[in-house]
Amino acid sequence: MALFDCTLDAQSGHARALSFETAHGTFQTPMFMPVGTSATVKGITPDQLHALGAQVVLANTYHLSMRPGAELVAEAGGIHSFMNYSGPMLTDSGGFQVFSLADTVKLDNDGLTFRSIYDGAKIRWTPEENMRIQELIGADIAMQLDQCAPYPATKEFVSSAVDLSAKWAKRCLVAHKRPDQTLFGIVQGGMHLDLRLESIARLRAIEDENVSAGGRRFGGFGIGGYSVGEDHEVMFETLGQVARALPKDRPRYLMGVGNPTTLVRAVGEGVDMFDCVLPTRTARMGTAFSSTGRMNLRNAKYAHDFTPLDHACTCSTCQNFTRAYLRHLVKQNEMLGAILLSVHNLHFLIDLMRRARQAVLADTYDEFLQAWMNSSAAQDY
RNA sequence: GGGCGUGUGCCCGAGUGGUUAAAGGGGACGGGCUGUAAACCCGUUGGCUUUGCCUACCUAGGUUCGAAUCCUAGCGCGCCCA
Repeated sequence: MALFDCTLDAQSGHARALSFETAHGTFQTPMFMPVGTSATVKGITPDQLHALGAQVVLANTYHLSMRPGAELVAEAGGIHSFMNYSGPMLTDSGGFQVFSLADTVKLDNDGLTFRSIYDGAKIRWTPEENMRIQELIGADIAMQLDQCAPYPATKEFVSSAVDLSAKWAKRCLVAHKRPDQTLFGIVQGGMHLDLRLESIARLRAIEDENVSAGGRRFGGFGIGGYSVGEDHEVMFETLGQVARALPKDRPRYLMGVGNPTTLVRAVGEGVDMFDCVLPTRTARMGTAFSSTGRMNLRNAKYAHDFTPLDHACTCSTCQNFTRAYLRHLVKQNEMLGAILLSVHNLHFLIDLMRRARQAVLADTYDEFLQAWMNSSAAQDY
């Protein structure tokens, strides 16, 4: 396989199993990607990530560009070398952070200006500058700079975000040069199907134009702007149509979604990749995913429970520690509690997607989906 | 034995006459977390027949319209003197 080749290994209903080639190995979908914003999946070593079967690990352009700085990461030999993770990596553009963190973001025709949350410094990003930074960081996949509309928002506003994101998509694609890195475009459009389809049409036109000019196409497509506060079912009113309007031959990445049931359903709608802080953040806060639903380890009912966290789980946490001990660690705010629950929660989602892939390969995805939806866990997520 | 000080809700601790069922911490209990400024945030924490009532700031008396707050005695604790 050539770099960034994507093969469709199998399809079951709308669910897909892809293999995607990167300079740091092939990843296989459906897949959950752990988030390592600041060049670390909080509390988890690279060895643990490999042991968990993590494939792609995320990092964040906004945070890394300010601390320690993209140039420093490049000086270290790139993000893989810097954090000693040898597998595929992806950087989010940081557009999401710019709009969600900064008090004031000034948009103009050329780019955006905002203040760093770290030191208040005035920062100016154009799509070209963002590409320069992501190339310096050097993940295998870069994400285009985009604007994620909040929810609720007027349709006019969402439409303007689609327009701006498309304009930036073009400039990112034209500016992006690093040969061992691919760029994903991002679909916006909120909960409006017509805007979503417009967003996709524009992305496809942009890459067609770029390819005609001798440039590259998008390596895959992010589906952004969901899971931003809307009611849980609202996303599924349009997600399937949006996913399937995207090219069949490349990955579809639903950004920022990590609820187990949502993952299983979204795969059934044709989504391939997911990332979310949910497993690691909730782990640090004392909550575990399990085959029977969410478990809040702070709850008194686990104080004398010397059984494994999840009887159905094969992760190292469940093989070696009891609920009572994990509760103790969480209650005492011991860092090991956050680590062990992070390992477990990551395993839970990574393994869930691994099993989803097996179901696709066996062409039994519908049964897999139904079994999940009928499980006690599904009621809880 | 004497002197001085002190005693508040599960714990620490603020409060020195009225709007105090009693600040603030901690603990306990529960909830939240979705392209990570989060080992974080929020709620509850005397009882009940809960738009109100009862019991409460060591104990017992007292002063006062009214006391956790003032007075007396006792008990506990701390320091100093003998």
